[in-house]
Amino acid sequence: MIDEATAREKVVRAADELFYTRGVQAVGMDAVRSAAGVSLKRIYSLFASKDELIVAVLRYRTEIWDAGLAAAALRATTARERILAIFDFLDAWFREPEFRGCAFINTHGELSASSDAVAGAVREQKSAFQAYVAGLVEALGAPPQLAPQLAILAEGAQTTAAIAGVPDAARQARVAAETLIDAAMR
Amino acid sequence: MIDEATAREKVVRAADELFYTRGVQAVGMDAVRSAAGVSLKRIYSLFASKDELIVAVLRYRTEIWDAGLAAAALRATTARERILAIFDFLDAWFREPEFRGCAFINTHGELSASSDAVAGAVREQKSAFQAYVAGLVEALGAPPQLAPQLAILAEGAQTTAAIAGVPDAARQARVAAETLIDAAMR
DNA sequence: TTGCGCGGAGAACGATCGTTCTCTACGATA
DNA sequence: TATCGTAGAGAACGATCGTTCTCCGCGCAA
Repeated sequence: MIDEATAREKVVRAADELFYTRGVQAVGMDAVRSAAGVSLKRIYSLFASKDELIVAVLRYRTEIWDAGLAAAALRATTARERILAIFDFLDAWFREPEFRGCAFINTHGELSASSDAVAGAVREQKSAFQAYVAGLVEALGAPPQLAPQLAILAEGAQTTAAIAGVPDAARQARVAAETLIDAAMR
Repeated sequence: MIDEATAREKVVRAADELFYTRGVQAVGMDAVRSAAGVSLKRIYSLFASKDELIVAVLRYRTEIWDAGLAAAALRATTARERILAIFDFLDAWFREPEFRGCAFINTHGELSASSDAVAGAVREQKSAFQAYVAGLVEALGAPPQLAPQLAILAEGAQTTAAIAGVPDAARQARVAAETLIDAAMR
């Protein structure tokens, strides 16, 4: 038998991919079981309910997002470049064939009305992103009100790219971000 | 018996409110029937399926959105003010207690993977908004690439306000829009 | 070797969904 | 007035969902 941590990871990874591709409510627990290769009984011994699994998936996505953002920032040398790296990161993501929008925004639209736990997990991730941007803005020495403006650009790029189905929004948001940064530093 | 147009409107209005408040998939056709006071048989004679009703609700929302935007623009005298009126319109909307984010974004996150018709209706509305902004930018005499930047700000403000649960994003996006406009006109 | 406990597979359960069907009542027409 | 068509109310249907339960087989202790 596989150990608990491995089973947990298999379930979360499988659920993440299914939820992201088809939507959360469209995926039954049977489909998660088949994709993960872990029995329903085991799944329910690891997660008390589907809601709890959804929250675990969102936390897993948060880790991936954070790691991707950090990797993109590593390639930058200045604070300004680290901010713009966010939009390069988005650009690369939007071009992936599997891109279907921000999983947090999608899940929020789907379940925030019916699950406080899910809404809370999404809010947490977005608030962490806001804090990340605020840190970069502070390192740049720009006024703090620049940070939410840049975060709004990033959010808007994600929904625009998802709905329009083209990656242009990343580049457009990047240009806007440069303009906002320059104006804030003047 | 009430005439067809009236029945249609009652169903669409009731469905719109229910879908927006609780999410589309969380609302059964029975609930629509009860809220609208129109029998299931009648509903299915007006709409071939729930999917078709969803699309009708999205078109109804589009009309409301367009009318609200037009009313906000009426209060402005210059092209620049008409653009900024978008964000004032968002601000007032975000402060409504019933605000639960953009219905188009929410519905897209919920159903775009399972219904092409729904995804198409959402894409149509967003594309119309982009065209509206592009028209204002052209009237302003600013370079056309300003338009998608402003649209991204508006989209980002909507998701940010919905998830964070506070209306600040409208004001922040408005300030950013002013900066972008000024930079584009220089 | 013989019990025993635990995990896997998936059947079963109760609820709910979208959609259709049945039955009844009423209003218009000849 | 008698008859027919139609609409309303809601039961019914088949599918599917989240969750639990049953049964079977395998690995380990004495």
